[in-house]
Amino acid sequence: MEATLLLSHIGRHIQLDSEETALFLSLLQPKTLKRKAFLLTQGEICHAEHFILKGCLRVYTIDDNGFEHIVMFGVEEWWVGDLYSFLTQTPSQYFIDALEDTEILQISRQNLDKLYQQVPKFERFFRILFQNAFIAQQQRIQQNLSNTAEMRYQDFITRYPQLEQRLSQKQVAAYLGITPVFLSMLRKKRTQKTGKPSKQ
Amino acid sequence: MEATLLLSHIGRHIQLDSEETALFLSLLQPKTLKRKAFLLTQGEICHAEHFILKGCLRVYTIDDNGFEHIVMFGVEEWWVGDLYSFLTQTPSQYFIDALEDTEILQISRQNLDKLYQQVPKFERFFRILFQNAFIAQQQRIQQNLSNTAEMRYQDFITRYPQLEQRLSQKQVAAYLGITPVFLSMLRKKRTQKTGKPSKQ
DNA sequence: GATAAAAATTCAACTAGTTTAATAAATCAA
DNA sequence: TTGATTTATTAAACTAGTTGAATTTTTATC
Repeated sequence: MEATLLLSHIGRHIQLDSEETALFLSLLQPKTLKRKAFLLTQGEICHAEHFILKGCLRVYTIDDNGFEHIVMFGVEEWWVGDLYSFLTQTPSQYFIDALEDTEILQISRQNLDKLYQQVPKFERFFRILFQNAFIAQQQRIQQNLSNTAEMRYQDFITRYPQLEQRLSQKQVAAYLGITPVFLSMLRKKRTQKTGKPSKQ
Repeated sequence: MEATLLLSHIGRHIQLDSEETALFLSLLQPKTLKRKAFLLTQGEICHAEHFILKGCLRVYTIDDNGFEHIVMFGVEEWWVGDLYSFLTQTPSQYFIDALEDTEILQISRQNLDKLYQQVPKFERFFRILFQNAFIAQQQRIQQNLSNTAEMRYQDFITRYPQLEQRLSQKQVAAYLGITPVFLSMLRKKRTQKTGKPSKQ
């Protein structure tokens, strides 16, 4: 199992000795997903948190009219899952699937509990992780309240320029909360203004 | 200082002995705010996290056109603050003010750091707190993507029935991301349909 | 309790974003 | 490579939500 990326990610916030590292690694399970494979579907219970080593996932819902709404993307060094389902062991509202062939490391609910007990430093690690995720989400909420779709698109491509290259426009639209048709219009307008096509 | 509410709130997630309790209390500072008083204004650095003992606060931005957008409300047993400003010690984008006379307990950045060092159990406490806040925010994002204004209003009043009683419609509108005029139209429509006025 | 100020309502004109549908372009599977 | 499927584009009709402006109701203040 190639966990170097995860260990360096964790090392940014807490320091583990070799024994703690070994224990931690023993609690992880690797998994690979082919493009379009599902990690979780609506109605299932989410049994693990997933750290992405390579690839790209999306977390989304499908509403009553069949429209997809993307709640978050996950790329390398992100954690994804349905935290609510994971914690309460109730059926998830979300789908999670792979937009590219993807490699992850999973930690199950039981193993995470064990980890918190045996290496309390991980409480700190996840405290910081959730803290940062909370801040990022609050900014997204604030932007959704304040900005037009055009501004949100502009912000998205400046904030995640490399991510946009990996996504279809349909997916970007489902994340921004607009239709693909309207995103296409925004892009046309932008190209005409700046003379710069957004993708080549 | 009347900290019973805060101690019981914390006792829901971690158990403190009397020494730890004493230390924790020594790191807190009480504060009272008159209605309309500011706890934080845009451009200031947020120096503390605030636990609400009594009253109601709102966290909001004012956009370039002068419109207010409410990112969150805080009532009894909620923590409020600008976490990003607090952690990075940079100027805040947010205003926080009191919608009612309000009593809070504050913990400063330095004291919180000290608390984490001396009582690591608080890492766990705040890990759980941010985890829950993250889930709530993700649900809000998902709803904002999926639902019309009418559905969001319906959801707001069923989710926070007691809170709505304490707010003006203008504030509810600023939280939902719609104009007060449109909210008024939604309420009229609702009253006509259900025959039930939302407030008496 | 009178007066001023803020909040809520109503209506009509408007616009940001949607819908439908048809076509073109890109991606996928064999 | 081809045909099939998905994605992106364009245009026209449409609608959810906004804007502005006038009126009423509620709340605050002295």
